[in-house]
Amino acid sequence: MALNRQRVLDAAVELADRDGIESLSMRRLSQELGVVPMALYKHVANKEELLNGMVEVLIAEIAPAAADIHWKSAVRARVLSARRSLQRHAWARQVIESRTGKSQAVLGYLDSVIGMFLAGGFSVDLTHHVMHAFGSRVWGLTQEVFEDPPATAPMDPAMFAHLAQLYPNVARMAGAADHDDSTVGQGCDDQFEFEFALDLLLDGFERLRDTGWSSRRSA
Amino acid sequence: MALNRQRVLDAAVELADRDGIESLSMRRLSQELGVVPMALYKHVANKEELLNGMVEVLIAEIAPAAADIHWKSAVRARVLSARRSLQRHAWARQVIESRTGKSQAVLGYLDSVIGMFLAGGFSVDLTHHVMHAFGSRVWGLTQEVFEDPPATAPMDPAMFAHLAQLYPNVARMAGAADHDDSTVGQGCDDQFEFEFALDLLLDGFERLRDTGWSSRRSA
DNA sequence: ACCTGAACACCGTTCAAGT
DNA sequence: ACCTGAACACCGTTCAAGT
Repeated sequence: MALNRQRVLDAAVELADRDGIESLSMRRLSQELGVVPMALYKHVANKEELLNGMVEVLIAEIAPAAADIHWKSAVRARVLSARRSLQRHAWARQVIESRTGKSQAVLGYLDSVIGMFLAGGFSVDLTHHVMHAFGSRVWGLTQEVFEDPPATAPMDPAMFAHLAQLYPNVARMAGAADHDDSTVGQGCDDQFEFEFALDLLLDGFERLRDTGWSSRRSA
Repeated sequence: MALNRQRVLDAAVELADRDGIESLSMRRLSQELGVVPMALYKHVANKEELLNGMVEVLIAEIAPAAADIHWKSAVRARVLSARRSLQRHAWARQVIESRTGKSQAVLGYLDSVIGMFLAGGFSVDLTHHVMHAFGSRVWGLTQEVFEDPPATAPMDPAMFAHLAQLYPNVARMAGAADHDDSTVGQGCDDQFEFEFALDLLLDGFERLRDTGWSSRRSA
């Protein structure tokens, strides 16, 4: 019954899951826990530390690394597992991307992925650049640029014609995506797009490894 | 002297440039303009619309598309130009990534990039997936996972040894990056990392185009 | 050691009123 | 048409005090 760090973090995660990250305030969270706002500050230093703690909770949910021998499927499986975990928490993307300092949990996860590349015969040099190229995709994040328009409004044809005139290429592309599922305004298959990009990167990494790429030669 | 939308947006950009995005509040901005907070609401509907307007200002600064014939160098130049523009505004990444609705300015920029792929012989289908794989990198954004530690604290050796034991692979990689510039704790060359990833993606796109990739065959 | 109460210095935004 | 004043319902956090 006594408050402690874990209880605070779990309640924060639950509140953010339920009502959205914009509803997570120290005051609201304290209310949820039946306690006065300042009581929280005995268990987390401030709101920043609360958010860091939430990321720890998140990472703890990622499935442990598979004992797979092949580096490519090992990395693939781990990233897709991270993706599944993060998808369970709508606030994850925004919170992870807003953290600057690396918590222990974050370092631990990155260490395991780096280890997979090294075990796969990647040089330390190449691994370094490869991890940068991966970017937030190691977390299974998609960094979308086209947010699918909310499927509620199916877009009236006059409006579409107007937009098609202003942005003909966007219109062609949107049309093509629709035809594939033979539904209109259906949007894209996020999982397909993610795996497309993931495999593109992994194949690229492999090719560089096989050709003995090094930053010295390239610069 | 009279307030108008452009004056409000320009002042917001200047304030965010100077004092950081966390200092940009409607109240503070109104103060900067020598006006009462509510005066702003005649020119922008709310804070969300203010932020959208700031992104418009940003995009207007991106150099127009080069009349280059080769799709690859055209895309490359445009993305790197976007990157230079966004780098002039420290708040750009955070604000762009937090916008969901696509403003006209955003659509216009995306339309031009899509057009470059289509002109380069990419199918509409492939272009669609390629744009997804690009993600926020079309803006020149890096979606870093290792923020370089603030160069102020050079990290004492005992601390480093401790971390190296917990995260051996991270330590090896950090060590390798340091050795390349023969300085310690110097961090990475962001521009190099960005172009590494950019070229990796562009080469991958090209390869898929040349092998006649289509989502139908792949699924 | 842990929780409380009151206060401080802020937010974004509504509403009715002024010129 | 454009700006104002006062108010509402919030924030995160400090500080001194309670048990």
